[in-house]
Amino acid sequence: MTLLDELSRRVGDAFAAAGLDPQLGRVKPADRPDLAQFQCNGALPAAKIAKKNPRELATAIAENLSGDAAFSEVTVAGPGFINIKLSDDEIARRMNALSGAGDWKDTVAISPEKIVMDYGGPNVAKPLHVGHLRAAIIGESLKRIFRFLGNDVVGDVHLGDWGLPMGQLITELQREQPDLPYFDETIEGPYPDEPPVTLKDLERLYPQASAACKENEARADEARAATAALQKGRPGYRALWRHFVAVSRRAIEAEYDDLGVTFDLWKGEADADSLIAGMAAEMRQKNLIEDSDGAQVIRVAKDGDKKKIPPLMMFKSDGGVTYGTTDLATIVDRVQSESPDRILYVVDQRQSLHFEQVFRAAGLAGLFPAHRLEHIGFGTMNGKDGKPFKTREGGVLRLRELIDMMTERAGERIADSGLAKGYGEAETAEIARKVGIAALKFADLSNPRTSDYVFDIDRFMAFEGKTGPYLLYASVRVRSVLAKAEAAGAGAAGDIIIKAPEERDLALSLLAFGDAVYGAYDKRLPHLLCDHAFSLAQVFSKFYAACRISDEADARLRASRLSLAGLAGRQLDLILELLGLEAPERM
RNA sequence: GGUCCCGUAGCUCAGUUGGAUAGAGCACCAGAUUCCGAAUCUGGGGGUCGGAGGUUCGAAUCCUCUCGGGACCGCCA
Repeated sequence: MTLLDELSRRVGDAFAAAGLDPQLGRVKPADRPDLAQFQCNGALPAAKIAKKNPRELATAIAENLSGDAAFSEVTVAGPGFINIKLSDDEIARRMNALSGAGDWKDTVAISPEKIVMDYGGPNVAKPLHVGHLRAAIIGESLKRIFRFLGNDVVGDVHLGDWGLPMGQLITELQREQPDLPYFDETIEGPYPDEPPVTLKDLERLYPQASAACKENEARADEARAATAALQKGRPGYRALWRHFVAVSRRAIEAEYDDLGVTFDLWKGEADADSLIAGMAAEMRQKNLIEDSDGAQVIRVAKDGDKKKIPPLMMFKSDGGVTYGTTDLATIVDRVQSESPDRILYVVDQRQSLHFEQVFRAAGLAGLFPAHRLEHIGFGTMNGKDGKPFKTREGGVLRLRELIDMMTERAGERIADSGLAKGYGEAETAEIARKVGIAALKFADLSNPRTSDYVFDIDRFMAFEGKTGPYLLYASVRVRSVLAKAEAAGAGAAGDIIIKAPEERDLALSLLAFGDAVYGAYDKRLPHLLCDHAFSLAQVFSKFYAACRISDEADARLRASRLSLAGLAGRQLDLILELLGLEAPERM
């Protein structure tokens, strides 16, 4: 149970004792830190319901709470706010318990679930670009947070490895190298193990093919025919396609790896393809599919809908499937292979209507309960013009270029600061990489998921302010002071004593961890954890500036502060891990 | 045309079941280092919460209208 949950239960009891709904005893951090640490506003709505004076109710509750040794002060202010302060002994007691706890996940209690999380969506033969960035960063962090709390999470990259682009690639390659065995229908294999193309070839062939098909109808027909043949299982095309996928995957995986993002499953749209026919047959049996202008659709609108939800197209008039069909079949696949309790899609907010249609269709068809399918949408990363980020030439920025840009800038900042001199070239480069990636990821995660944000490398990379580098610095500094203390023979960490306001603030921040993690989990909003991380780093810096640690003369105080610093470091590093940021040993 | 989101300090943004004096970071101004990493810390100025009505004891938050910006709306994924 989190701290706020515990306090709410205690205050709720006091509400109950006064004959009021204990739910009203909800406690939150004080809006006025000058007056209190925590507050409960429940007396106001309680007064409305009970038709009584709010101040009188609040006073009765405050009197009940005053008897509790955990509280040093419970007062009533304004129209009926209940202000609460914990006693220093109580804070110290909780800190010592936290210190002894092996795994802080117990500060939050949830019902663990089996979850499939979809936060990839890269396409074969196309390099990763900024459009893939947010899904990867947010998804990775949510995956880690969910796992930390005990959920069984399977991350799936959901590769775009099917459909027309594959036919386009095949026909484009055939024009360049018509003698390859994959194109000769008289050959049925075996085919060469070595791929006939490099990554560079693919990245050149695809835009080439795509442009050609747009301009030339005959070329487009050719590509469509190849796509159909591939999907029917023509051996040469299948073999070639497997090479395309394998070559692409190596490159894609390497880039995700640089971002600290990994997937457990590398499934793709192709894996769902074979399930479409059976799924559609069942839907027809349930009379869910109907004809509409030659296409076959499933109507998902419901009575009482506030907004119009158009039907989901299952089959185009040419018989081809849409990505809605594929997404539905992917649900079938996931249910069969993972039997999840819930499926999460970390995908651009602009696709919310699509997911609404798919989720409803899945529910109607009995594939999976719609309320256990969640679209975790996010806003776009914009340029300074407020529009989705583009390169100076107006093209899409590759993820690789973005990562290089961040790393390079981090390297410059480190060189300017003179901090890493004497570290050696390899270590300095590694620090630059970690700082650059942390700057990028924290900038992304610290915005509320659903809002757009502006890419500003100078702001992201600043060492001061609410940035990734600031967090890394705080973490490194804790490590450093503890190492110094050990080297100086400052003794062991011991019982925590709360005296100075900076000690109290640090302790209260550390105790807020559970609520921060729970909020990030419950609302699927990692920025809530970012806010906590930043305020913890800040409050540690204040503590560090105000309180001597390793050379504090009083041995008991020294031991207490070593504990506090150790806890701060431990928690900060845990949060960095949950956010998917890597801190260097020193910087 | 229909639906949805957004408009808060000079800049970038928090503020999710309606609650006290609307917060943070940056920028700006003024300070702090005989001492554990000053990439830090302390203090300060800065707001008609787009606008107008309404509901409420109480509104940045809920409702209506309005102005401005953006997104989405079956045969691309």
